[in-house]
Amino acid sequence: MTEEDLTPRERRAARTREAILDAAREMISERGAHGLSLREVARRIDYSPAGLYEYFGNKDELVAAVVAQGFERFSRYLLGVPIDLPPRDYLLELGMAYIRFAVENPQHFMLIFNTPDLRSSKPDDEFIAEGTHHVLIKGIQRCLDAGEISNSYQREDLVFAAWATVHGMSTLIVSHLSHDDHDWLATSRVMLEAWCRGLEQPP
Amino acid sequence: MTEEDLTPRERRAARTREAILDAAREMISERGAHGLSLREVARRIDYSPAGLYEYFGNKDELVAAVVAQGFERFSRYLLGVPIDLPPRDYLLELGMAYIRFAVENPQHFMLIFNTPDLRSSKPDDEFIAEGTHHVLIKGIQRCLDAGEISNSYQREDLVFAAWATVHGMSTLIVSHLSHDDHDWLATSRVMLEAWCRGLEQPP
DNA sequence: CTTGACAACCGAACAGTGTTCGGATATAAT
DNA sequence: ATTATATCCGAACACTGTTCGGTTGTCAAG
Repeated sequence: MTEEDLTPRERRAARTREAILDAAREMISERGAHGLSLREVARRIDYSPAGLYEYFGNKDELVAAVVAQGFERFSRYLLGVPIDLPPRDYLLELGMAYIRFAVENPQHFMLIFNTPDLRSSKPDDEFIAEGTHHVLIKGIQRCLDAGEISNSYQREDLVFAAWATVHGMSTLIVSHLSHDDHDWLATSRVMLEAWCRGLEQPP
Repeated sequence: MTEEDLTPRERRAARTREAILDAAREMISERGAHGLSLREVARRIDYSPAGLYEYFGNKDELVAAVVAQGFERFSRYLLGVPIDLPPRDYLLELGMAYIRFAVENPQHFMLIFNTPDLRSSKPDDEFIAEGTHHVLIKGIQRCLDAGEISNSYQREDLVFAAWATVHGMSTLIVSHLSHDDHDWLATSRVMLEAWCRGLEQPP
């Protein structure tokens, strides 16, 4: 697919495209998603505002592209969890990776999950999203198979609750408790362990 | 405090102030927080753009005011939970009220919790925020006192986890699963019950 | 009732934004 | 060397938030 037989033209285009994305990402990191300005991006990379429109149809497409980049980074956190861990440890580390991404990339995290038009509709992004979702489903399923979570719960409900819990912890930490010097990562781990343990026995 | 002995002048001012807030809230509901335009607000209530600045110092103060209104509405959901319920039921219904607010006021919910500068710094808002926070703390404490949650957990950790869970469920439902016809409120209730039950026994 | 103080409001302007379009320039293929 | 096309820009358009000076209207004191 992604062969390296690119013409010099295409290589240049890819590079300036990356430069635009870099400038946009940096600008979002320092001024928030709201403070992104196409004209300022153009200024930083010595382009004219109109020039950017060769690479991105409009502003929304640009932020969608950096959202996609951030989401890919996010998926690498999740996919980096060793698959050979015991089921419950795997699920726990999956959640911790989720939260760790948020803590280590707060701007990216907020951008990804607070951008209202997440319907990127690009099949590529949809694929990555499905991938991360599937990782979670498989983590739950493994716990169910191993009997470490009671099978009296519906798998979809468990996925929902697990996702909600780690997402909520992440959101709270980065956007409400960021001025707190408490080690919320440790607290998250403790409470996630409790969550898993509590689901071991049937209702 | 809020005596009704207002001069006609003040009464008019309060009314137009409310008109501005109404128009802004409606506009946010239909075009999102990003699509709020002071000029459009002025247009809708037959004012000049400059006229609004008699009532709000700038755009941020206006959205802060509608955020404050939304947060007050939110706190009414939480404070409306009957205090005479058994400890665990009370905590559960508190969480359900949280989620119900999100489901029934998705725009308000997203606006409140996605607006980055939530540091409203107005003592009044801070008071309401403290109020809702305190309701949760008391709900947890009651469960601890009644032995329905093992006291081997730290109260602050429990507050964090409970808050995170219901907040995450709310966020997921309104901004990622809204196009789903599944009854996520029922699922939330089931999984919150499981969460409470799981914390009954010590680790 | 008149006068003065002040609140309420507006018109016009300024600086900034996203976006479009016609034209200029560079690059590559013929 | 000549096309064709990919890049890029200047200028304009329609917006936006915000400020400022001036014009009203309102209310209380003389």
